Amino acid sequence: MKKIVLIEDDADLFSLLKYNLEKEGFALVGSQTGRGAIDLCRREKPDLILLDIMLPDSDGLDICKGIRSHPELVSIPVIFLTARASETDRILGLELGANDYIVKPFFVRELIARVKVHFRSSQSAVKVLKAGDLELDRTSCRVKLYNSDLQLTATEFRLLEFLMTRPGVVFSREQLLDAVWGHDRAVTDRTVDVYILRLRQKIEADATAPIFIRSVRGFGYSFNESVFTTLAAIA
Amino acid sequence: MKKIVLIEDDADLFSLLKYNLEKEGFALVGSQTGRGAIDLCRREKPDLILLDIMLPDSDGLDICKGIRSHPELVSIPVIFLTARASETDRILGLELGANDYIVKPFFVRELIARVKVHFRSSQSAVKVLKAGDLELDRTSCRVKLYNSDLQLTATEFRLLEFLMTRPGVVFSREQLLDAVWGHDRAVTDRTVDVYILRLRQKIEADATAPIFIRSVRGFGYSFNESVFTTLAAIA
DNA sequence: TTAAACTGTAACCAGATAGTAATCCAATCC
DNA sequence: GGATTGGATTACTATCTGGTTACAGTTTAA
Repeated sequence: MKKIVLIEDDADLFSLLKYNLEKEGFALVGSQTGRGAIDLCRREKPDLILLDIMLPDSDGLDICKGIRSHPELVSIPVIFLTARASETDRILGLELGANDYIVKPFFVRELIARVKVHFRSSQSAVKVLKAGDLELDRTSCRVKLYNSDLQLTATEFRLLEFLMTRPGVVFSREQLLDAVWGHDRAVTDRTVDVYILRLRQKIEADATAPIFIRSVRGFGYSFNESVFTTLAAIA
Repeated sequence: MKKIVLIEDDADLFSLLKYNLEKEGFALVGSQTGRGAIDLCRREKPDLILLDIMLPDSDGLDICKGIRSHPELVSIPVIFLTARASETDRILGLELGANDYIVKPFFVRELIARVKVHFRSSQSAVKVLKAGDLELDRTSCRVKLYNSDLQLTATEFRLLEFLMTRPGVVFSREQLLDAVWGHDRAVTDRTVDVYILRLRQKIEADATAPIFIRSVRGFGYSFNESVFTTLAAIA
């Protein structure tokens, strides 16, 4: 679920937006003051920030600058909400690092549509693969189990990544060698077995009763797709 | 140089935009009819598409739908230009796959600002990057650690800057060479290692146990995004 | 003009990783 | 039950990778 931080001092508008965004399935965390807004963002790590420019205690533009000076917040889209409609204001806002600028009064549905646009473009490529407590992040090349980092080697990582992106599909050793080791490989198919073992030793709680990687006798291996459905059903 | 396709039937507006966008350094290819717009895009492979909704011979919304159904065009940002200002129109436009929606009459400078937002990699507006006690100022090209200036060379600075603006993302040596040294480089990938070492010697308290720059064996290097959470937790 | 700083390369080393082969064990088939 | 097949596991070594140092060619600054 996508998390949004909303900084808006007007109580009516705040609750109106909160209600509507939550109805759309977003998790909303908000503040009606500008003070502490940056700390709030750092704590919450939202997927998007809605920011009023004119706040009683601080300037939204400064908050935006602050957000953009924190590397961990730098790539979070910021949408300005404001009554200031002058050309210079808009341009300044956009140049200061905002991704969008919506002038009050606006239609709630338009705001929601714009919010969705930002999620659409950013998540077009799946970056984190999750299967229950197992999490594989393709951009940072990290694998987590129960929120603790696992140390996988490059080959282990690529093998797991390949299998996780195609859950339920059974691959022969031959196919896995082609996919993970490359076509110009010069490797025995038994190598796959060894890597599956090493992976299991790292990701499976009980390597003798594997949950994630399934052996299909006579065919090969597959990532167990029921891990996804089981855990999705619980959630 | 970024290439923009402009589809706009009004001749005056067309040349006004063409003039201003080219002045900003964009390459502009355009058509004053909607017919053939998709073929034009497929041929030109632009980085952004500016699309008037109301065209004499076809509907901009249909063109947008067409663009979104071509896999090679699907990720190109589309900005609608239009006089239609009703709520439904805007929302429809955004839901059909547009990334932005500008209502006529608009200020040319705002349009340019919005165009630039799409090209900005979300962090180019940032002036100062902070990661705990490490601070990188892009305007003055200075790096501070514990408030004292570090003397980085130009290449070291660019490398650190590149990594810091993309925390957590792992880059191969190849990618770093492209980004920091440029495409027309003639440099060994091991050069990257040496620069990482030199950076570490300057920014890391203990170069044998680096906090900021993470080596990802078999993949490359990344700026450690967990520096932020660690340091936030301590604070 | 000279010295200092910067850049890129080559080479070395230690430790991690990859792949193989041999052995062990469980399932399957007769 | 016994043989056979295929997967699991172990142990071992050659190779690779990344960290590091030293050095030479360039550029910059004094």
